[in-house]
Amino acid sequence: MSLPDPRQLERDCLTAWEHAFEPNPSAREKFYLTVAYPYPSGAMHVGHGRTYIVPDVIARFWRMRGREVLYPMAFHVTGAPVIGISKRIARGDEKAIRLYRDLYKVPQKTLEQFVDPLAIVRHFSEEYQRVMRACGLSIDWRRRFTTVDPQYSKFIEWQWKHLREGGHVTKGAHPVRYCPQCENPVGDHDLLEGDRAEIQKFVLIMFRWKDAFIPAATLRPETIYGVTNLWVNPRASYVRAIVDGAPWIVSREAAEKLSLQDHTVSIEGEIPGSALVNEKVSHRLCGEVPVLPASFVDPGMATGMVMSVPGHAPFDYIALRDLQSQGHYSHIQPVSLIRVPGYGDFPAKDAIERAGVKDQTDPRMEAITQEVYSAEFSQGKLREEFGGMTVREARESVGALLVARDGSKYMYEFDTRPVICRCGGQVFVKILHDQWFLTYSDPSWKAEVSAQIEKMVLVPPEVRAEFERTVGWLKDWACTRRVGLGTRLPWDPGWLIEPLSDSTIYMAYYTVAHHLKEFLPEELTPDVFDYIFCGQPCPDHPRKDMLAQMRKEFCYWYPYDYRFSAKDLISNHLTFQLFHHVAIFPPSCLPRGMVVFGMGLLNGAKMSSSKGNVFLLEDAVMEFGADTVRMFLVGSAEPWQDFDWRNELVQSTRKQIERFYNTIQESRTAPSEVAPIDRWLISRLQQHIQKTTQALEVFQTRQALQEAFYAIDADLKWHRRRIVPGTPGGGGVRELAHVWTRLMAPVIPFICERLWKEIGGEGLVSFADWPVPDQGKIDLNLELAEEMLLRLTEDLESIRKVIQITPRSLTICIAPAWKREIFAAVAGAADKTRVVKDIMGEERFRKKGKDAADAVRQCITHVHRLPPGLVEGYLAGNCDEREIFFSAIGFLEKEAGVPVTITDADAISHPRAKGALPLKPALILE
RNA sequence: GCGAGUGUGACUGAGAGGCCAAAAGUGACCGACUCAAGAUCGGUUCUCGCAGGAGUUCGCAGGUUCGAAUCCUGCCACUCGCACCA
Repeated sequence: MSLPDPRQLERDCLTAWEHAFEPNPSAREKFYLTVAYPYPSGAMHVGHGRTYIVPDVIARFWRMRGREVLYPMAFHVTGAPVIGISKRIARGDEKAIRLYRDLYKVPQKTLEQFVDPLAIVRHFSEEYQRVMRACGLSIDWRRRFTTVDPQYSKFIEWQWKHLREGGHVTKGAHPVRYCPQCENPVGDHDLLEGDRAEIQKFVLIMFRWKDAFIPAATLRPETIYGVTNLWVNPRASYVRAIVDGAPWIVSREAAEKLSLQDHTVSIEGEIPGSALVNEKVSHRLCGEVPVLPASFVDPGMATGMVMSVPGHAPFDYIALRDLQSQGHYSHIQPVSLIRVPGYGDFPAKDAIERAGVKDQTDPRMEAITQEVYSAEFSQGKLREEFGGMTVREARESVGALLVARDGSKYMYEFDTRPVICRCGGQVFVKILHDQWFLTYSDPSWKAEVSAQIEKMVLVPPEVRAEFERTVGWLKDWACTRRVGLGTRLPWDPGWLIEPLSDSTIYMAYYTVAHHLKEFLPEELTPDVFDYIFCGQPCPDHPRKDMLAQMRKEFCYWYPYDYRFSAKDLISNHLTFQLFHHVAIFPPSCLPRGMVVFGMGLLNGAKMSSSKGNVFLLEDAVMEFGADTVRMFLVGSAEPWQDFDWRNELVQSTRKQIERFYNTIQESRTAPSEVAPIDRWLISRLQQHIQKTTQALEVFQTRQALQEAFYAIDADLKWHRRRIVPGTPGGGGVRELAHVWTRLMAPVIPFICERLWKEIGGEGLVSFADWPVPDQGKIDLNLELAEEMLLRLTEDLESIRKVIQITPRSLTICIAPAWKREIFAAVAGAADKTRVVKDIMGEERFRKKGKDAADAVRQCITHVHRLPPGLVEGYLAGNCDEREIFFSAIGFLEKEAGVPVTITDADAISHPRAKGALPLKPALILE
């Protein structure tokens, strides 16, 4: 028997389910789960499939447990990517076209429409919905929306009004990576090189030179007091430029950079670096110092001029020493400025001498600089004459002082270079103005989020640390963009709200999304949302009843119970949405839990559309069937683990479903007699029900499947083996079939829907009652008895494997009573090291002599190797070996293939009989 | 580099101090059925053993313990995140 035609089966189910999963508030308890909605810019692959199928299994499970389950879906179309895609397609970019035409299988006609970015998201959101349906996802599609729907925009405007009123939005300047050629900020993925470069904030210290300023760039403004000279690269080219009205001397590169960072710059003339050597410059805080030449000065770094603090900066120290060793500048002495434990007056000197550095070209200089820098920053203190502050404090305050009193400016620069844009041009730091920020750095906002995280269920628990760390680490988030799709900032419509910032509380929107569609956007004023989501007084509105209805529905569903998402979103989306929730909703509506997913691999390699290493979900469903895809995806790894899609494993999953189908089908014609082995099957089943339930309650889909499928399957195998032809029994599978179909329904709903009908189940299995273990059907003694028989057959097998004779008979020798006493003594002994002495101390055992001593020793290892339950059951007198073996003698003879005799070990004189132990009879094959 | 996590037999992956040579699944091999193949069913799958046993394994190296895949320390490898990007 093979599976019914999958196309027909899937069609039937999809018809039956069409409107089945459209929950409304009811008297039942609710269960609301949401998944991060997709950005439909490409086709779904099996990795996406798991992201939505795992929650569906959970949804179906809770639905069967009687909850009103809400599993909604929408599409996130905000942002710039589709704009880039459509541009690339419009301009005939071969790579983009190949991706869409060949990999995503977009028909040529549709592809032509992709010059409109909205056409892309329209096409793929249709495709997503179609494929999600085909996968059997129990989604309430009435609530579907996209993030550019006008009603949704109204909702976002309302959200942002609140954020702003709550003081969570500020405006400011913001340094970004910027490509002057593209005239655009560049993100990580736009970089050819330098993606690890970070933006550092330098302080420019304005030294006076003749009528001009020489701005020396430093990350350590507090060391101004220890400056002995400046460094200039004599081979670099410098310019005199009017910066914000004052003449500055900086490297040529620096002049260009400054113009991107809020300065007006006009270059007046060139000055070779060498012309600055030996010039005198001065500053209020360090007096007059000379400019000296140094090759390590990089004209491409900041201003191309640096100040020299030889006492504390290894580069400065060694450069000075190099000059002095040639007999120059011997009057310059380092200034001791900072005390650090483990170093003398001049940490830079100590570090260099310890390392035995020869000159400034030594490759270890970077590391030594880092060492001194960290030591001074973390443990250093300024000397008393400079105020005695810690370096950490001084850096802040001296920097601020220099800016306030001495005309210092800030300048941004990358810590590593070069940074190259995809267009090939060099990337600079530019200061963007009028940028809006979400103030995630706000300590009181952070505190609220941390408090919320503490109350939440996080799955798996290991991610808690990462959430906590993310909250601590988040800085202000630039939340507006100039280009892309999305909602305009209500009070500053030149800006669009950026995608990670307009997708934080839409879980609330779902609760009433289907009703909101009935409203004109302009009807959805902020006070309407205030009423629905925050319980503010109901505004005067022509459709007050409807508003009241929505308020009721929101209150029923919210807060959501679980949010599901892949682990890469912890450090942004998942944490952001908590920030927004605590900012907007009352405590009763704050999220309860999150489940974080692992990533997907395809044949061991990372799945990646750009590398073409993807398997499309729709192809998978067509090839293997939706049930198979589902069962594989939830069964191959737990949700938070990475999973690996391998066709051969998927193929075998399909066979397992077939076996399941056949077993259930065959159960319909099973005999109706019920033998002890049937009671055993049903007894075991109760535990599988319990374990499956427990696993699903904590999202362990793989574990659940191990119990619900493989463990039951293994029991059935034993059950089949135990049935001796010609004897009554076998009816257990009938009862099992009813339970099994329901246990499997969340995972493979299509086939279970069909089977449920065929075995006479009421209604849809999707809404059938989840099985509940019946304690009355559990018979532990029966289970112990079967365990003993199983052990006996295993022993028998291993003996047969090593002997070479063909046996004619099997004798089973049961251990005598005195061995049972020893066994009990060993099992009950608290101190395992003394048990031999204790037992042999007893007269009745001692007179058995060596036999007893051997038995004790054997029992010690034996007891340890037995499952505790079996030992306990045996000691409680719940299994009589003789009775068990006698009643199964037909089975034992079938297994052994020879006549079986059961006897007491001390009733026969065969030497092997002596080896009999409790729960391990001696077997004699001869 | 920083932060979080993971390393188990051919592979996927359970196990979290004595039930452990280590579940389950896959693959491979051997049988049964079949003219045959496939499917299905049964068995084997670290090494040695003509009696149910013994030996060596759980990233590497040490340590704690009567006893370690499991606990501790160090190292190595891999995965994810490190922001204006979904």
